[in-house]
Amino acid sequence: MIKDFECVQESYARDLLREKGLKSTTQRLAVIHVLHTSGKSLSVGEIHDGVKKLLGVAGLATIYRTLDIFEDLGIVKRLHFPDGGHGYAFSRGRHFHHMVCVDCRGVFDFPECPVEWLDYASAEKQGFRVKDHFIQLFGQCDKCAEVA
Amino acid sequence: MIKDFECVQESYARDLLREKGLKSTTQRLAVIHVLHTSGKSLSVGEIHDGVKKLLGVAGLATIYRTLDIFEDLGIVKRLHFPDGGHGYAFSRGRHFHHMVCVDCRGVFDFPECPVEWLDYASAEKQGFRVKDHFIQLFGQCDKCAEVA
DNA sequence: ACTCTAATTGAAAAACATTCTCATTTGACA
DNA sequence: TGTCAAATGAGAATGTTTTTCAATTAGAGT
Repeated sequence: MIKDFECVQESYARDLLREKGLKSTTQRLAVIHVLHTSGKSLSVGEIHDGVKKLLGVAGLATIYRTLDIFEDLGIVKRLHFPDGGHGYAFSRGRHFHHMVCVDCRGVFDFPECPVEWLDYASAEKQGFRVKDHFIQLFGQCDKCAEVA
Repeated sequence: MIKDFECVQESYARDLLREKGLKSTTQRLAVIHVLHTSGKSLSVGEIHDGVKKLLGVAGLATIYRTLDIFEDLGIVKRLHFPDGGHGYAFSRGRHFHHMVCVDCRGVFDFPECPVEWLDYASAEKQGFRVKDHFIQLFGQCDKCAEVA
């Protein structure tokens, strides 16, 4: 590999990739770098632009392939917005939920998981076995609240 | 309007449309009919096929336009699947959460809202004001569990 | 029922998003 | 350093959603 973005997140990504027998390529580390330093949710196009700025060139297909891999690894989360769009954000691990600012698309960790507190009585009454869940909170971060 | 699918859901949709000054067209009622009778989450293509079967012809653009309207009205929900795909399902009202069977994409109501029980201390500590949320549970329904 | 009008529609084009193919390059390991 | 499978970039192909616009239709008022 040519470049090293030398921060904790990148070496974390490197470890996860190695565990799965995947290569730590410049492009993959650049995607992590872009996502992590932005602190917010980015569209595929924005990630592509960020990686191009970092590396000069980058194929869009590689960005898609990389995001898929990192989503499987749990290091990147796909978030959905009320307007129907979606984006990707760096995530500290598989079981983290996120709050998204609807104005700036900033992403914040939400450490509690209300679903874990839940008993699934009403689910089981319908014969349903819950195996996973997806939660996302929407709102406004303090910076965007000030401006408004 | 030409056709009437004469069931509770369609007259509910009719009322909501009238409230907003929108017309109760054959196509719109057909979308509700298809979604409601299927009892599961359908892709845009499946809804399009269902409406065509009912009406003979139907423009795809109309399906998209109709789903947007009903999503705004809260009568239809867009659901996201772990594989990255998405679909639409009939929803009894704005604040209902859903369980989705990952095998058959069947949709079941989940009446409790764990997020409502939550105090937002950890959100507020980060200066974040929660305004809305999205929850979806994944699992297996009893029919799919039997087969497997 | 009949007319009027703005809202809605279908069809095709346009715009946008994602995946695939394949020749070339690169990271990891010896 | 050399080797080789894995990964990449470029562009084609495919898939999805939105836009445009002339024709049609629902609904309100006769």
